[in-house]
Amino acid sequence: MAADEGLRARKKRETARRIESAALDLFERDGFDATTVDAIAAAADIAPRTFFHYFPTKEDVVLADYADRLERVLGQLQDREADEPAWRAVGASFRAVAEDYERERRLIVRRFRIMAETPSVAARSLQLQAGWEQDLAEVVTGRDVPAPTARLLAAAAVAGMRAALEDWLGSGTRARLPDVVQAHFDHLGRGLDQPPSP
Amino acid sequence: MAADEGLRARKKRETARRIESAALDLFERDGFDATTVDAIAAAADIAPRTFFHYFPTKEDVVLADYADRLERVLGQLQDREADEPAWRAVGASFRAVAEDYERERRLIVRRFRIMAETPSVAARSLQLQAGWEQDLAEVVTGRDVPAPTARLLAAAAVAGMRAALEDWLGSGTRARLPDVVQAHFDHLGRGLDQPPSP
DNA sequence: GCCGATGTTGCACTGACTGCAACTTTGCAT
DNA sequence: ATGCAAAGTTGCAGTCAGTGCAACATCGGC
Repeated sequence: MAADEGLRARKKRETARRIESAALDLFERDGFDATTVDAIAAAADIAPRTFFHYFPTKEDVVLADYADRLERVLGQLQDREADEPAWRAVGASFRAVAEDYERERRLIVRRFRIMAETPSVAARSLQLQAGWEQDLAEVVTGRDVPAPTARLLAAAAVAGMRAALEDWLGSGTRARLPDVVQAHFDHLGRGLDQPPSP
Repeated sequence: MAADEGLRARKKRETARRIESAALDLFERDGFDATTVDAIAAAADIAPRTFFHYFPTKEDVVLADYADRLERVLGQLQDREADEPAWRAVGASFRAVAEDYERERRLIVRRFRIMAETPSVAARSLQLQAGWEQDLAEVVTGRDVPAPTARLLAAAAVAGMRAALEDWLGSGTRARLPDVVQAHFDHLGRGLDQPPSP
């Protein structure tokens, strides 16, 4: 019955999870900077050298599935009618991903706490976001939007999402993230000369 | 006659400039990553250890006067009438700084070229920008704007500025930066649901 | 059961960055 | 001038992330 993936692949994912979970625990206990890769390796029961076969940098453990997230946004965007106005389509796509965040709330909060108190992790996160922005801009360009406009749209979208996340986390995740995202994107859609939603 | 600053302070600034210029040359010749701090120190005629009394990281040499730039924006913003709509005021402030960029075109282009091909420098730059964003949001909050809205405004402004810079550099700096900035901020002001300026 | 591919490990190395303590230079007051 | 305190420079020893390489183990398919 099991999965159609071999033992090899399963083991790999298990190890990745083990590293991730061990690392998060240590980061929370001792702080990110005070935790060495060697310590993580020991806790995850792998050789130090092996760590870097799983994660390119120590920072990336905290940001493990960022890449998937982008895939989701782009996927959503591709699925939308080609004649839907670009900004609407982008907004809807981010909203959809916001639902994911809402679902994994617990994990997200843990990660963001570490990020908030560790500049190098925040920096790495921004770096990944910049990558997204480029990919996103490219897809938007596919929708008959001139390239510079597409770049502005993408930049605004990522910025809006980031601001929404901050507010959400700042509120102790009491609000619903998709709603916050919606509000921010609406505001950007109507124009920043306008006051926030009525 | 001379300056009202002692020999000490002057020497310090001279050394900083020497490091900066030596470093930029080496970065351009050999690439950022292939250039060691030791090499920079040798070229600038200082001890390796001294380098870190001038710049906290190797990356920061490329981004030397970023901090001043933010000061300028905030200064501009403070000087504007308190009852001017927030987004207008922010736009005008960034436009003013765009003039500075236009003036130092040569240096800026050198720096951005290095940044473009060196992820770690780009990351550091984003990190500094994130700092700006916070400071900016705080000042905007002072203008009777609710904090979440202020954060969105600040995020959008920084994003818009970044997009404008990219377009400007992408065009080989043929356009005038202040105009590009203006166009982007207008677009954000009118709303992204709207098409770009007529 | 064997073989090639994939994954793990150890080793040696580079290079950024830090704390500390010794030393040099500058600013200033007498 | 001269001498002292503050600020700046340097060298040293150390930590730690990250890399290339080569030996070894394990897995998947035949």
